[in-house]
Amino acid sequence: MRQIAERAEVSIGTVSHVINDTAKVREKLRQRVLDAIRSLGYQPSQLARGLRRNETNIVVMIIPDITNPFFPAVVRGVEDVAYGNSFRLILCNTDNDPRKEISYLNELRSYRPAGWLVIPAADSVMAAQLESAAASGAPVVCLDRQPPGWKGDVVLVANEAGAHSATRHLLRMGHRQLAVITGPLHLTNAVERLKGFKRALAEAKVPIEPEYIQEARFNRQSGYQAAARLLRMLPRPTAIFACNDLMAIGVLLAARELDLHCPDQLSIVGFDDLDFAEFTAPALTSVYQPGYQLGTTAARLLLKRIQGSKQFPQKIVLPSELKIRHSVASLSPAPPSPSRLRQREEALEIR
Amino acid sequence: MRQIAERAEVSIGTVSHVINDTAKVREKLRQRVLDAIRSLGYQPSQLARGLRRNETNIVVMIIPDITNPFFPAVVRGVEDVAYGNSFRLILCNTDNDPRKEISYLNELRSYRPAGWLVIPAADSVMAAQLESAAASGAPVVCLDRQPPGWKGDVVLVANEAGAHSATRHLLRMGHRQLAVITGPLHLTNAVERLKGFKRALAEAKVPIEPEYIQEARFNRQSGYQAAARLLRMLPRPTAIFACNDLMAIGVLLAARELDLHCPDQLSIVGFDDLDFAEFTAPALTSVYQPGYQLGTTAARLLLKRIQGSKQFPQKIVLPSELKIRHSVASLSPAPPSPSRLRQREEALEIR
DNA sequence: TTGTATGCGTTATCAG
DNA sequence: CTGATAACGCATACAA
Repeated sequence: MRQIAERAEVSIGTVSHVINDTAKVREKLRQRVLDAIRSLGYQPSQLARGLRRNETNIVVMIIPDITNPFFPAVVRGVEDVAYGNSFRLILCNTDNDPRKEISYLNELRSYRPAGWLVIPAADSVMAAQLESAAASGAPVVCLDRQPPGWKGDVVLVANEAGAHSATRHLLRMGHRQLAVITGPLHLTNAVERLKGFKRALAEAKVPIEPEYIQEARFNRQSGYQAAARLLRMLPRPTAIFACNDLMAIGVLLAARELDLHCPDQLSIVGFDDLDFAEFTAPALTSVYQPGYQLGTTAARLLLKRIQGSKQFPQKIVLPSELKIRHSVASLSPAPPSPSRLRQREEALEIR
Repeated sequence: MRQIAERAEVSIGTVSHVINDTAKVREKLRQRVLDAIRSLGYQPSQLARGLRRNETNIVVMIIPDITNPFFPAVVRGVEDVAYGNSFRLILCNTDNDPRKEISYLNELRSYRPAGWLVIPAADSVMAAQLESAAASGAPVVCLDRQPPGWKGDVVLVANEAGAHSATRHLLRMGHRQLAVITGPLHLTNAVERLKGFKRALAEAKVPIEPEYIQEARFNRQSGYQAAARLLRMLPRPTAIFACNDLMAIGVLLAARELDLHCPDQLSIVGFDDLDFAEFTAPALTSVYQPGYQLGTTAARLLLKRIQGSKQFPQKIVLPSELKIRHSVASLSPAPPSPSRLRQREEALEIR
């Protein structure tokens, strides 16, 4: 700054003023300063600026598992609106580890981020942690999961409704031995999906076998293990609702290993509708979640908060939607394997 | 810091000394300071520290497309080693847009990151930009692609060899009408893969049809379009080598729409071996790239540089490996559709 | 409208 | 070993 002040023959304060538009500066001086900035390729130090202003243009985003394609979609949405508003994203992967999450929350606070976007890894302790992060001044909005006790902004997907419609679909297709592989039940979205499943069953007056409810960890591996357990039970469930697509893939794998053909011998519904759901064998029936929109809406909400909105805490719920493909068979008659032609047409229509 | 200095009844300088271990401090005082730190829940301001030291514990990572599952795997590797060494990752998604990349490079410099990890989006201009980033003192290591002219550290995968073995596989299966869908040819990895393809053809003395070489953009959409072009040609290629899995999925889709059965009427090989390759219909034969290792090795190399290693610039090449599944058929006799049993066994063995 | 001076929270130098 | 004190680069209150 001193250099450009000298070059433009003004004071260092004036330079700051033209940069931040914080005082009226005579056009002539302004131009001289701007020219100097350009010719020296000057970039303001975000560190010094942040130190002085007590706030940076960083938005911290905390996600549980970057390896689950659902989250990158969300990140993409966030990044698009953040970048467009000249915020930079620092991305933290917690590996579903609450300790890592807390550590990020504490350490990154000292970078004075403008705001926080967090997909909580777990835990009811979380709410308190988030409170304290928020206490430092920067707004926090939660995505995808609502930690119990959290009273701030949150953007969710219609988990209960999505699970409900998935389960109803299974029931409509004649299934009565329904199993479910849930996510970790300390996560609200996992709980909500289970609720939707149970409600559909209750409405249809189909009894729920407690062993048919298996908890897993939202990844393929644990989904596989849960499915292996389920498929050993007698009577064997005729359909499994996996509460996310990664676990559904695990189910697919377990079924293959037991030589159970999907959908003829085992129907599967997933949740997320990841890009690849359309291309698995058989194409996976799954509940679509608008990941990208989840990201953009959360980011936009955060931006408003950063700009000082004192609106009452929001709870935004985005719709989910069942995408019917070929991993569910009708149970009653001999299941007619769909002709290749029909497969193709439906695949097209779904895109 | 002043607060804890008062509480521990030492000077502020001493506090700094115990925090940074930058001078021998009498054990008694040290304990008092440490206690004060704990009881006040003090976190040093990374901004002030960065400003003073002229360097932060941030590592900036620039990737082209977070939506392509290959990159999250790399990020995961980077994050693991960075976090373990108490560096924080700021992740930038360039959307394959060189301008966005340059903008990130310039702006983020003012955060004084400890180092840069970049998967270049494009462009020969890049090398110069990276130079200038490096000129600011922080080391840069390139991943996955080597921008022409870049003389610094780089960690790659054996692209040429991988493509070569994929193509040889196709030739061995009797294919002679081989088409390839390349990535953007301003990217070294795309060029290398094309080279491998051409070399295999040359070695087998199979002529190359220029129209059979289609350039796309490493995503599903463009892969689909390229495939649609190829499949309209006469004679129609009997096999397509898609230079990444997303494009291979696009090919699968295009084939479906034309009612071409894969692998009987069209063989496909991909590159990346993304998680889902095993679950597509048919399971995709693809060249495995060790994404996670790419990330960890690059991060480790960067850490060494940050710690001051003046070693000669490294070029590390990680091996790739062809994973044979079911998207390639033998051309010569009537292609026997593999029995379900065999499918299962191979799938198992591949895991 | 412009310039001066102070302090943001640290680290580092240097004198005691 | 410990404590003052001067930067680091910037924003801002206030004086001019």
